[in-house]
Amino acid sequence: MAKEITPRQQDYAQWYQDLVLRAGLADYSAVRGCMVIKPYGFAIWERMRDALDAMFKATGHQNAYFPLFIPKSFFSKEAAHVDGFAKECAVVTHYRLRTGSDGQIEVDPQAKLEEELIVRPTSETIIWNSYRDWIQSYRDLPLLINQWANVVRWEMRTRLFLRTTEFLWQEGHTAHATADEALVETRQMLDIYAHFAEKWMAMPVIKGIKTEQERFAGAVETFCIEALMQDGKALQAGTSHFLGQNFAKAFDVQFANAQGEREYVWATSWGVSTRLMGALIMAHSDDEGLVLPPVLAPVQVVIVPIYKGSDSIPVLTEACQQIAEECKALGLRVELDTEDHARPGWKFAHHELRGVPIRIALGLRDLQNGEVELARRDLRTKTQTTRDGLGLHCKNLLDEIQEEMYNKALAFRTAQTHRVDTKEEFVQKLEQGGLVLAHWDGTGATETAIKEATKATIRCIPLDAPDEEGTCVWTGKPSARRVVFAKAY
RNA sequence: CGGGGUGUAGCGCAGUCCGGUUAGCGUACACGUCUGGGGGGCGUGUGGUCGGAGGUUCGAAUCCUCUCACCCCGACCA
Repeated sequence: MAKEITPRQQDYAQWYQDLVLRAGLADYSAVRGCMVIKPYGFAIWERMRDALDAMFKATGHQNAYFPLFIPKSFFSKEAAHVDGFAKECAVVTHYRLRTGSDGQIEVDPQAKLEEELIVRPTSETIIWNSYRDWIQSYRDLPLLINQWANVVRWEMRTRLFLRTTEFLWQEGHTAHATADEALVETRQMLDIYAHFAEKWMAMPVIKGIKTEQERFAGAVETFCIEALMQDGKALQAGTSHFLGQNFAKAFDVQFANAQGEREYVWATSWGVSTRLMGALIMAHSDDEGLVLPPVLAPVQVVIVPIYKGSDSIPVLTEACQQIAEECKALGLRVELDTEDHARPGWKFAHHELRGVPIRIALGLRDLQNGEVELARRDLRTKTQTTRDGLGLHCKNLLDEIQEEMYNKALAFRTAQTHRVDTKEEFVQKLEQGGLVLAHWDGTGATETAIKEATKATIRCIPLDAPDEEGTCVWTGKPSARRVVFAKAY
């Protein structure tokens, strides 16, 4: 087990990388840009997945699975969509290997595919090709489907969890009879993402609309949730798209309405990915390691006995087991660390690295006094706590930690959010990092100019942005409301 | 795709400039022992195609040529 993590202040990117590797969340693999998600990291992802999945089901969605491979011709059917993804697609051209004359394995040139297959970067096309057959009448609508899958986008530059060539995600694809209904769906899923981010991940997000430049390829409107990381950079944590009738027209998906007239259906798609893992890490963790919100932590309470001589082992182990049982009975996820080969100090550091919210240490002295030492990961505080009612105390404390982690993150964001009205201040605040609320004249040209000059982009036009007359911070032209600028991941 | 960096034990590194016994150090691992309230001490031990190929040489981790891989930074993106 490696010891040191690079401090955040010294090198934030290195800190992130150290943390992911040393906390055992993920590892590099033999394939460039592709990561191995290790058991502990996957346990966190599973908890995210299960929570989201339950919310999707509760709102009437069903899971299904569509192929990994997409015929190349499908891509060309929606022009904007092709443009958006063409540059990062992996393509399957052959289906067989053979042993060459030099004894080496090589691609069999005889086994060339008639039509090449694209490894899905997203599944709109293959799914809408099926929807054409599934939808005939308004009675078939709405069609509410989600899939959990892997996708591949051949990125130039990758970072563990934040951007990898292959990643895991869910993608919802729905079809509706009216534009209004599809828009309601788009907004509903955005709300679910925001709710998940705030209540499960303890990470405040801004709900907003993307500008035309930042919009999903093929969407009419892209909604998003944006979060602020500790280094002052923004991170898009989830997107929900209103696709209009773009894919219905591209794949000729029509339905008969109640009057017997044929209409194109209206579509949405929405997704979050393993990128959320990166967001979770960068929202809360510190120089000692991960800090996990209790509802997502695979282990919520870890119990460490402090042995003193071999005689103490059975008695302390038993006392710890009782605490573990008490916690389990209350539905807490608890781990009893009775490994004899590691010393307490090592265990403390180890569980802190992994972000376990509560640590209970119990030695002979505590046993005599009817106490335990209880440590909070988020604040790194230790308090002597009475043994009586310890399970319930932990349960309540976990709720408190969840709440306080959110409040802390919110306070950080508030402190790092600046309203600016002059160009000088705008540039200066963007340089410092954080979110900048400023007026924008609404043109792509200005957006591009700002990006080139400052490297910051418009993260979103917040849904709750009040109407406020002003002038564009860059051009001085009139503006109706403020938008969120930031440097982003 | 440009710029930079790194490949030597599971991990982190030294040695390379200036070629020379059996390639070291830390950590991890195994065993023993003393231990145990913040990443333990002592002892013993296991573990290496020095990224790969070719060349120079009496002799290559070290020099030369080619090559592969990965990481970081930038442009593109979730």
